[in-house]
Amino acid sequence: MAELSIPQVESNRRLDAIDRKILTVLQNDASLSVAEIGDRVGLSSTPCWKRIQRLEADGVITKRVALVDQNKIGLGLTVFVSIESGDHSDAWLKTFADAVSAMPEVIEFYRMAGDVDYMLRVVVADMRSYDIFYKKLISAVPLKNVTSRFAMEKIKSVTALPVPALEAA
Amino acid sequence: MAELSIPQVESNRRLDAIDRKILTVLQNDASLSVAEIGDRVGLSSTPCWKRIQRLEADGVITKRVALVDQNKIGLGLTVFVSIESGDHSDAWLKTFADAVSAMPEVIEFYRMAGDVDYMLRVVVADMRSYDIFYKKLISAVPLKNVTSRFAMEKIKSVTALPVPALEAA
DNA sequence: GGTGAAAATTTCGAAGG
DNA sequence: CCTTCGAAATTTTCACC
Repeated sequence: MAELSIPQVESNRRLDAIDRKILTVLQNDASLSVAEIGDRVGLSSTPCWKRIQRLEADGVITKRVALVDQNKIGLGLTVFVSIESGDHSDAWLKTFADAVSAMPEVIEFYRMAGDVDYMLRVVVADMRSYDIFYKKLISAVPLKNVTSRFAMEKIKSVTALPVPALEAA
Repeated sequence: MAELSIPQVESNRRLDAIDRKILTVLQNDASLSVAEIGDRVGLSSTPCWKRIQRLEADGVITKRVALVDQNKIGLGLTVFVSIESGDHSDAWLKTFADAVSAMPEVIEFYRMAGDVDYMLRVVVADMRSYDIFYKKLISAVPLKNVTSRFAMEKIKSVTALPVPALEAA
């Protein structure tokens, strides 16, 4: 008889203290060997490897990437863009979200509560490139108000999120 | 005769089209083997490996990290914080920059041109945690005005920057 | 869950066009 | 700057606490 096949979409086991340590280590340096990570969290390599596999299968770890120096590839300008859209239909929202998401200069894109409806972080080479981007943005869909704020200096920028400590259940 | 030894601090060679392809691939998936990356960019593994080593030595690739799902570790709230500092000394700025940089909830921190002086992206568990963060922020240094804007929905968030095409020299 | 070691891959470097 | 080849290291699997 065939197995009942209720697919394990995600196990969603609660993360223990060791899992949290592994996440902290890997968020800061994913080039370490499994044995080295094991050492740092107090595990030998097989159980450490199994935990990492599970964290990936569960979608806690979403991907491994290389980070690139923005300036060294000629992308010198970061802009925060605040958008007021005014009242719009669901169809409009879908069109807007798809159009903006497809723009590679848009690194982050959030729908906001309050006076600003959307917030973007945009990375481009220079003002000239930003102007081209801006025209592309405002011509893609009608927008009530768009405010661009330009970054002068990047003081801090990380990808590692602060993994909260394990609370007693 | 001994070689002249002028240390190569960084070669700063112009990135060619293959280097750019490698960066695009690695920014999206750093778990690939060198041989696989080589295939995708049309190189066998040794030269591909050497290029990756050079990109790391030159600081173009800054690090390799694992990305973690914010919600799966209980960090449900993203807040954009705009700060007006008013006029302040260099010493004040240093104190401010150090204090804010040291806060793990602060994922990004930029000095801005225009009406807003600083812009933060902050990630916390919930409103209660944000309130604690906010009090910590405003008590760390005197600030003229602080505006918090709350994200309702993350529509797009990537770490991969759009590597510009190679321009003819 | 965890250990330890074998098997399968991958990395890294040497030799050479 | 590229290719081929091989030694060293690492990842991944497996048998067993």
